[in-house]
Amino acid sequence: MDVNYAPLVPHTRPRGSYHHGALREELLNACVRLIEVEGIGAVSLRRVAREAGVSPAAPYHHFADRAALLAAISVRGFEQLTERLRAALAGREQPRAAVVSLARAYVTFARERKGYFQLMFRPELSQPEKHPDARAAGDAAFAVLADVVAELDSPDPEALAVSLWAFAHGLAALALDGQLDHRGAELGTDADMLTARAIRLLDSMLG
Amino acid sequence: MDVNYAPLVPHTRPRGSYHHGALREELLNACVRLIEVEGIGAVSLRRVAREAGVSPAAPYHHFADRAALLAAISVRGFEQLTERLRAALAGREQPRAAVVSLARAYVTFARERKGYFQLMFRPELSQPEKHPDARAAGDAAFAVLADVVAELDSPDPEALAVSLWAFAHGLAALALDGQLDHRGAELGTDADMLTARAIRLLDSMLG
DNA sequence: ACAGAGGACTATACAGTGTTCAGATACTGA
DNA sequence: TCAGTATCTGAACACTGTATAGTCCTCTGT
Repeated sequence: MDVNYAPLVPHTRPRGSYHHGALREELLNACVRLIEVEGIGAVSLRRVAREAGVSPAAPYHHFADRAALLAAISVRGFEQLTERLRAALAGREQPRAAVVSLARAYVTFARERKGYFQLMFRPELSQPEKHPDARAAGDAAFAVLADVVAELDSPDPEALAVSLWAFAHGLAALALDGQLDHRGAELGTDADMLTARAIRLLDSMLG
Repeated sequence: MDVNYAPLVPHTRPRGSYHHGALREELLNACVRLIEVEGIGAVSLRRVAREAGVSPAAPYHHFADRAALLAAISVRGFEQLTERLRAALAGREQPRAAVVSLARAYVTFARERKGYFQLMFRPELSQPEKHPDARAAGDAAFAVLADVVAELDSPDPEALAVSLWAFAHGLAALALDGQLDHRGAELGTDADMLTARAIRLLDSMLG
């Protein structure tokens, strides 16, 4: 007897219908919610299905496998990031201020959308080699940065773009891993403060 | 019938002994090997045990649970990193050259010891809140950087240390996630070249 | 030299996982 | 109205982490 999923009386679906209607969407949302609340370690396809009130096999009609679900979330994450970066650019005309603003937006996104961000950079989960659309969505985000850096006359704009990405990404990754909290605690400050000071430093170094 | 582990004729252990003798060590090594060859996704305690030629329950006499094994590897990784960073400092007297050398060593370590590095920064796997020794080992590594940065008279040495860490960490993380390969392919270069150019840029910016 | 204590290991079991497949159900267009 | 198709369920498989009880070996004290 398998009682893995929530007490779901057969043929008495919450929405009153056998067909869910918008299961794909609900699975994506349930998964992100789960990551955000219980962490990436708690994500299982069965758990996500249970959360959405369907059987463990139901997701397979919308996603080839677990990795496909996670890759879809990854794509969505990159799209949201791209939007955020574009928004951070609005009104800023000097490339230097724009770049700093991008870095800030990148880190902010990572911390506000932890669930998405972690998935976006864990290839063992979303298997980007099998789901190239995630890669493509990432390219779009990087392009926003590359375009601004191009205006920033540097002897090596490609390396500069990669460096800026690395800086922001490193800050974000360390923050999400709790490394900055820990470092902050030892220094009598916190992760927020540390990232803010680091980005201020970036500003001064670009000048 | 459970045939999960390798065909191991009962009481005919490879080493000729019932007691393995150095199982703890062998489990750690087998695990790292597994990550390096098949990726983090392929790591399961049972698989590691099988690789070491013991039953699935054997690891529990050396590690409280799966996370404890991974945390132990994490500790070892941080120790190796600390060593590498110290070695990178040898002979370099000017703090600026030293810092650049540290960044290079950090990225090199990440790429050469992929298995270790990934584990070190995936808290959902090694659960650092339960294994504070991993945190402590990380502190030691960071201290190497912080010490050098202190000589680099900056208006905000703490933020500078965090920034340099973030830069190197971002570069390493992006490289391991395959992002730099992908970016490199689009730019007609490769990940090695990109990281080298990025670090050269860091050098020029510190000047 | 030998008992027996305790550590290292195995066998077995349980719940949970990803995934597959046959069948049930509901929506769709002719 | 009715066949066809998309969606979903139930049951099954091999695998996972982990707990328990028991077996084997090595060591220590006498």
